[in-house]
Amino acid sequence: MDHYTIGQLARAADVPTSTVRYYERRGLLWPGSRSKGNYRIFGTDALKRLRFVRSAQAAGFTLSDITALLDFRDGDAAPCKEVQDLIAARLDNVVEQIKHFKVVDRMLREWMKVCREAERSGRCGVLEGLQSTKKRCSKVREFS
Amino acid sequence: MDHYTIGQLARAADVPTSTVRYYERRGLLWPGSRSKGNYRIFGTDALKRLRFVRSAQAAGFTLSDITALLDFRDGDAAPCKEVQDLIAARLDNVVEQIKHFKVVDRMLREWMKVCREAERSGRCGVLEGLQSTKKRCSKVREFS
DNA sequence: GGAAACATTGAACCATGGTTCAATGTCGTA
DNA sequence: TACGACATTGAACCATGGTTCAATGTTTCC
Repeated sequence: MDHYTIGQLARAADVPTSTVRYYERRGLLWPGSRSKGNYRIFGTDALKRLRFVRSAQAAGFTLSDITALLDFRDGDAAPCKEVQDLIAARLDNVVEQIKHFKVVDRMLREWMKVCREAERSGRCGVLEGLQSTKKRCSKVREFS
Repeated sequence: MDHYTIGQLARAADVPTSTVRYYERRGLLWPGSRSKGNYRIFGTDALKRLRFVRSAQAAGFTLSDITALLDFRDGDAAPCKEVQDLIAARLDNVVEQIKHFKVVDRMLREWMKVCREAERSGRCGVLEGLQSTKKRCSKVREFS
């Protein structure tokens, strides 16, 4: 199979057709041609692009970033610097997120503990617990 | 200081006043009273709630979850089960996110490597690189 | 040939978490 | 008492990443 209608493309990438059209509106993707009846005809390149978009989204790139990445590729220059900058920025963010989530993980476990302790004494210590946890877990405030 | 105008409250919690009003619209927060001139007057309880909201947001709870948490607290029952369920759900998600981000981290480093290698050979290997990386990093697809 | 499945378009709508605006009113300080 | 800073309201707007709709046209398969 080397060409696809929108539905076939969508199924091949496990994406709703509405999303494919949306991506086309955003300029991430285009059909190579149209059928006699004006149906979009996509090539395998479009499938590659679509899969790339989904992978990059999974990596946390915004559609604007992804547009930039694909535009770089489409140009004849090879702006590796720009691409690497985007990847590096994403990587920094991911590293930060991991740190953040680790703090949150500890915080939630602490909240859980406080909640369970309060439970035994008949009170519900949620808000109180959160307040007292705040000191130990204050790092969480450094992150949005 | 045991009561605040909206601006004072906002500054105390480092939040825009517009956000405080938004939270009030969402039912997360209310002024204890109004001044003669109809200004909101918040007590320290409101400051606590506001800080709780921000902490909980930092932990990834949605405003709906936070509303639920605060409503639980406001009721006279102590529905520790429900609270613990919310926290547990959040915790599961955080654990999953950490896993996900670790995969993404590896993926991005791989992309970076591919990009640098392609650079040396004069090509820009972004999309190609991403495609070939896909196999090794396919786990990333399991996460939205 | 006709029904079912699939596709077309533009426009409107959705959720989330807010921000901005305009027109008006109030407070504190000099 | 006047000025600037601060507050009020409802409504509209924003970004992100889509989904849904209605009215219509095309393909495919029996």
